[in-house]
Amino acid sequence: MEKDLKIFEEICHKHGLKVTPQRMAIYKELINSKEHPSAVMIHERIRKYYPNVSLDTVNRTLITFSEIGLVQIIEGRGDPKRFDPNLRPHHHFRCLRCGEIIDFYNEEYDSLEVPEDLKEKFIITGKRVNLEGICDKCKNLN
Amino acid sequence: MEKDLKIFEEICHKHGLKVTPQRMAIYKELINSKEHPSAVMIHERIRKYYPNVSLDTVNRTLITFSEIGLVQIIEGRGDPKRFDPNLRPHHHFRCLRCGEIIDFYNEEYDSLEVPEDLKEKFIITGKRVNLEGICDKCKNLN
DNA sequence: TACTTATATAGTAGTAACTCCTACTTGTCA
DNA sequence: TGACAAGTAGGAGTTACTACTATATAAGTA
Repeated sequence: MEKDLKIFEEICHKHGLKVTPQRMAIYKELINSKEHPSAVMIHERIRKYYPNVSLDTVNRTLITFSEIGLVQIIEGRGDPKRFDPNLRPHHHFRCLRCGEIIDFYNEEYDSLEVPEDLKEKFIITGKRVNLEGICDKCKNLN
Repeated sequence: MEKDLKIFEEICHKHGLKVTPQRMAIYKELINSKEHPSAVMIHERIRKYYPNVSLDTVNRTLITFSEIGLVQIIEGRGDPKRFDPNLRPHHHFRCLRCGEIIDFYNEEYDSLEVPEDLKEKFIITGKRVNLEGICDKCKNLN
């Protein structure tokens, strides 16, 4: 945890960002959350410690973090943005019924090659396999 | 085109949906659009022919269409929902700068196997590879 | 072809999730 | 330590739905 915060400070400095208490708090909440929180979720948790952090700050900060690679914005379907602090390469399964997004790991997927023609035409910075369907909990509901 | 509309009517009947002029118009706009329109885009185009179709109807209709498999909702990032009338198996590249979503085809990606453990635990209904980065237009801008 | 009824629709109001703006505050570097 | 660029709070504004209700209509039935 201490080490994480050291790394966080380094990354901020590297990108010319100031290390503020708000950013620290948001980052801590991110690495402590096992799911994929939205800005509102982070905001609610932080308010317990810093009662007057605004939602706007949380939103801006999360987007800033995504720009410097500290988190990723998950591909959703027009719902609120969800942020993913898991930086290990991984893939997503999304439940169409409850909306939950579940991380999974798969080496075959990780090692997928980007087609040559796309590599030449675009700059590719991210690659992920998305599966969708019904999760185990929802499957057993009816 | 005539044929498409016949098929459309059949699918509606099969799912117990009424064939209304609004639905017809929305479907026609969908199959005529090469990009991935949002509800607002469809609404604007339709208003030229049916000036008093409400946006709510367009939204509901598009979601209904996605439920019966006529279109797919694209995984986005909290922006407006985008609909994909392309039913051939394909994958997406998303430009992080301009937000455009570009279809591409790749047989290796199509034939990816779903890992056994996931297959057992969940019901998998969809599979897609998402790439992201900077598109050719944005790359040449600065 | 007229009737019936479950669906679908338009229009209005309401809500969620940002996003912008302005005045104030605070890290950072010289 | 002081100047200034960068960051923040709070409120107002915007976008994209989403819910509600009265009216209209597709499609089966007599």
